[in-house]
Amino acid sequence: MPSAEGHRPPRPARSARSVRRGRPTIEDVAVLAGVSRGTVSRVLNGGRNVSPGALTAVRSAISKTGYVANHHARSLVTHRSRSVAFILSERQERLFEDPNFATLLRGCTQALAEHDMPLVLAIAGTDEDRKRVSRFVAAGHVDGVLLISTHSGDPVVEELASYHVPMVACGEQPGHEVRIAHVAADDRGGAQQMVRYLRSTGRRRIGTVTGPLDGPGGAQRLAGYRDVMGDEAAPELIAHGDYSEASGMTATEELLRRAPGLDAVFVASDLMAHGAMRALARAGRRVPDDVAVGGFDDSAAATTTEPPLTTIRQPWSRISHEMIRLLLSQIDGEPPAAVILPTELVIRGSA
Amino acid sequence: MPSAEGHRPPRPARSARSVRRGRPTIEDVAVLAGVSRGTVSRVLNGGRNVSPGALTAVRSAISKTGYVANHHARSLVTHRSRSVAFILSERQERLFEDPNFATLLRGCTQALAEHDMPLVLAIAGTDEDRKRVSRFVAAGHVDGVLLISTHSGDPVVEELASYHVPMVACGEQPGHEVRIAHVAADDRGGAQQMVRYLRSTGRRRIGTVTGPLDGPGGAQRLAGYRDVMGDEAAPELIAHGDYSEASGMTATEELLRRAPGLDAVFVASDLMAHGAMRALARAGRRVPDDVAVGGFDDSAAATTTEPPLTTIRQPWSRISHEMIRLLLSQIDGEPPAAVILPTELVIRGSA
DNA sequence: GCTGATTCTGGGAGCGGTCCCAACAGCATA
DNA sequence: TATGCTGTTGGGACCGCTCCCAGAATCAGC
Repeated sequence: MPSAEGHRPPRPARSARSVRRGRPTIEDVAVLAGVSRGTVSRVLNGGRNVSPGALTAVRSAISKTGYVANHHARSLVTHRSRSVAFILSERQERLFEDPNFATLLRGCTQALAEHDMPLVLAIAGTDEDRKRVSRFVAAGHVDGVLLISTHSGDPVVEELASYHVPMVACGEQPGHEVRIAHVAADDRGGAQQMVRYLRSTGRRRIGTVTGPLDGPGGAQRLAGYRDVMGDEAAPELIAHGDYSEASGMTATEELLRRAPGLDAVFVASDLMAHGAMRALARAGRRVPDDVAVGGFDDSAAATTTEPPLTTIRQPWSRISHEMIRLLLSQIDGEPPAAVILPTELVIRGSA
Repeated sequence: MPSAEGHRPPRPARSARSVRRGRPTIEDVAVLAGVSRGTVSRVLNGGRNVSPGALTAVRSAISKTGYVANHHARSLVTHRSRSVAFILSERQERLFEDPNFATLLRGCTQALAEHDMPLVLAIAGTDEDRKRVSRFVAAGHVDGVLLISTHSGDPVVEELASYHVPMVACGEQPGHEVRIAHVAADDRGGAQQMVRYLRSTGRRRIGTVTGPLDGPGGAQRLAGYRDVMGDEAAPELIAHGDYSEASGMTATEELLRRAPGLDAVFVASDLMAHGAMRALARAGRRVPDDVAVGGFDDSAAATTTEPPLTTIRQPWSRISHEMIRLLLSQIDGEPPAAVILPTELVIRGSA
């Protein structure tokens, strides 16, 4: 081991740093304004306890030098990155094509931008991705996490929760030990809305095509259907899909086979409703005359069907804003919370 | 001014830092492994010139402590953030709904993930957004910028270019002083492909619905149409749209009015082609019997038309990978470059 | 044995900020 | 005049890394 006794050259004063090319630092601003780093820092952080003279001197020095604070230096000491990760725990590439997802992503980006915080997009599809994302969050890259996970029992949820990083999920996260803050549309209430509407138009043999029941949406929408149908929710009226158009078609064909007297279908997503209408057309049933069709999502697909789709609109824009609000409040030390937002019935031609 | 002569309490040795709670630092790992910070740092950065003994000691200390390097501390000294911004210069919210955009975003995220770099999403729609994004890039938050700008003369382009931050655009950026690295699909070649195919099936009165001509795609696709049509590209065969479904419909109606003998239309986007087919149906023309329709994009919309759309597929996945490749090479000091990728004709039922 | 060259290692100096404390001016109060 | 308080200021210490340099250890060749 080398001797601890070292020669100690006099440490040069901080202001004597050699003139560097490159971005101006807080020191450059301080020198130009004729004040100390501390004063510049005070101006940068709200300008409390700074004399008017110093304030204007610093401000003009900042604009003269084009100074922008170095984000990493600041984060190093504040332990805050002022950015948030949008984590997509989804193996299926399909999600990216989902217009609801697009709205959510856009809404979150914009809501964060209002707080001058950027959004970092991360995909945790494969196991390797998951490790990457874990490391990423662990490295202190972000102050909080927005979690978009559509299937239950997702390992990434537990993993991130173990870091105790502020986190808000989109939709309930069933099957997780940890209670996780979340924002969700009222899937169950929305389904009730739709089925109640179908009944109000005189339909009685109302079938349903569900989404995957291991996801929060799928189970809740089926529950809403059952709430309204009560005893009339016979097993032959319930068929399962996976949110894809093709599955909507095959499920509807199955429904028609099992319950030929069907006069309405509540389909748990617009994309599947697309498939359902195709199946109905193929079976020679007219929409809405013979069979009424109700969708869910109010996606772009809802207006391109013939007739256009009566559906349930989820408040995606509000959802994203609520997610951000919840996340920021958690970052500020508030406890996690859950928010459920109401849906809206959009009546078009199919029912 | 306070006296420069201050009492100087002895600076405590670095390793004598009080025991903190919180994430382990490189120092903690060093102490546990019985080596110095320098050695740990060497292990972290490739392990050159480290003895096997030290290497294993450090590695086990890392896994024992669960150490993850603090990203901000590292960036502060390396002047590298190891992340990239995906900047969306778009006022229209429509872009987010565009499946091509989704593919691009996903592709970029994944390609970056392979290099262990996160993608930061930023929207520069309004002027205020633009300032925000500028400040963001200026603060050294990212090493490079992926620019998605669909309209020419975008001020954000010049602004970012002035920072000399590595940048790669998606699509050519016409009307800019600065030569900007970019990756684009061969719009012109793709349009030629389609029109040539329409001619090969015997069509002669081929009209076109263009996109906005101030964007790179719109102009190039029209040019490709003209290349093949030559003198036959009469003015009455050319109508303009804005990539929306509605505009495709009205432009096609206009075309039918001006040139009733039309036997094919090359529509510069699938969404507009959707509208075109609706207009044709309304006018009583059968597709493809009376009028063939060729689209562009091979979007999800292309398979939901009846008949499904013959279209041009853009290599979005390759585009995103090329953008990342180009950007990373620029970050490593290579000069900017441009890449044009070939398109592919996808024959379905509409032509 | 003595040289050099080649690993390997420790630790000081800094990256560019924020935080904090002591110092000081200015003023009211005792 | 002595004392306290408040608003303002400078600058040292530090955040957790990487970089660099000097020095120790090892090894080859003479």
